[in-house]
Amino acid sequence: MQSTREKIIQHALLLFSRKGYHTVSVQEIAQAIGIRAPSLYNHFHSKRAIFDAIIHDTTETYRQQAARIGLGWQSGRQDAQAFSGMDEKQLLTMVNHLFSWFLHEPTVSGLRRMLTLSQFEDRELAALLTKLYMEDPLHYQEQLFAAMPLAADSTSPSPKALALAFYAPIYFLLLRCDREPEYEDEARGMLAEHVRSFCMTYTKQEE
Amino acid sequence: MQSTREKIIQHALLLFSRKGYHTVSVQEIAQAIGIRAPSLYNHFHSKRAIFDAIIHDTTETYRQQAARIGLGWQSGRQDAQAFSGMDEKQLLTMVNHLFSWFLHEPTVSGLRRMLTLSQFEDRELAALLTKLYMEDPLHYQEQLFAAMPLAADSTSPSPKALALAFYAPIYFLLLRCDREPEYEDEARGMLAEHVRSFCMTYTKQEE
DNA sequence: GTCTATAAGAAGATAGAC
DNA sequence: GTCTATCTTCTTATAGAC
Repeated sequence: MQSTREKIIQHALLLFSRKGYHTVSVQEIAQAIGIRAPSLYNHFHSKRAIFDAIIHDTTETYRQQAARIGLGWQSGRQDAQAFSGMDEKQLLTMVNHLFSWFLHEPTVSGLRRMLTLSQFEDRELAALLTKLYMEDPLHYQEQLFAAMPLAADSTSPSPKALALAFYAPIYFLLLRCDREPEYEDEARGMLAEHVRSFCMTYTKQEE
Repeated sequence: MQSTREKIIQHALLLFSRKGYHTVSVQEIAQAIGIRAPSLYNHFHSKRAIFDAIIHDTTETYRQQAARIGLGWQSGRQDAQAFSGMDEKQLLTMVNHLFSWFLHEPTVSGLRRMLTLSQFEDRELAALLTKLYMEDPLHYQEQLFAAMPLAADSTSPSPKALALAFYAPIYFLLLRCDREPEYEDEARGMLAEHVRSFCMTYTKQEE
């Protein structure tokens, strides 16, 4: 059974991520879980405390899921061998899974959307958004490319540039789906084409 | 001399784009231009009307500037010849200009940030954000690549995939600079590396 | 076109009964 | 731990003098 505190966190995350912190009233949050507004204050001492708790809890959930999913952002080097043996189809499957997780997992998607709406008001939240959805994935992929054979020759792009070239289009399509859910089908198609052309461009010349 | 109406639009855009619509009070807007809150209602019949006027006016300004800057999003095909004669250095200069315009021009950057903060509340605004900062640039570049010689061979990526591969990293770096202005120097470096590796990858094999 | 005064409502938060 | 009643402050917006 879910505690009232957990219910508050869950519903407030959904509301904040859709309408923004200031647009959502405490009454609205209370209504969503079937209690009256003043009862919220038995669990949090202020509206802001709910927001802060969401940040704390969901960031933790994000990290745990990321680690479990195998996309432990820390282990890029160890994963490189597995990746270098991958063909295009396997890579696309992996990218599609990452995409689904980012886009549809309530916590991960809600956190990103909530941070998106607060990014210009608070430097810390801006930094968190950058870290979780830009730096960590980029750094992971940079390690991957650094350890893969194709990066060996000196005329080809650096692992950092490769990581950006690979991840930025994925993130780009994700952002668009965030605000236009019906675009997902087309985004999946472009995702496939992106992976295909990326593989063709950067793995063909292995001899 | 700037009219009061124009002053309101300008200052409200700045405030809305930094703090979000609901966080900014009409009193705050009035204060910024040196009048009292009720005086605003001589120029707009409601707070929302200010927001709507901003959207209308700045979208118009965006289009005019885009056309003047030569990045008329409509003329991709005509520009293709000019581009196919470009070397890496010229292309980078152009990309840097686009980047500066998107990032620093008050209207263009303010509009993007304001739309970013409202994108989940209003489908129309979401569509506008997608159109101005995703579809239009992508479509322009797609036309460019379609008309350039390098796209002729059938095994290489489609113009659409090329446009995404070229533009998404630029947009990615832009979004990061939006919320972390001190990142701009590093972003410029990555931008240069991106253009360099893109040119190397896709223009070398011309014979 | 700006001002002061003020209305009318909604917001976050507290007190105290149950 | 939830409720009703209430407080205080802030918000958008209007009325009417100058």
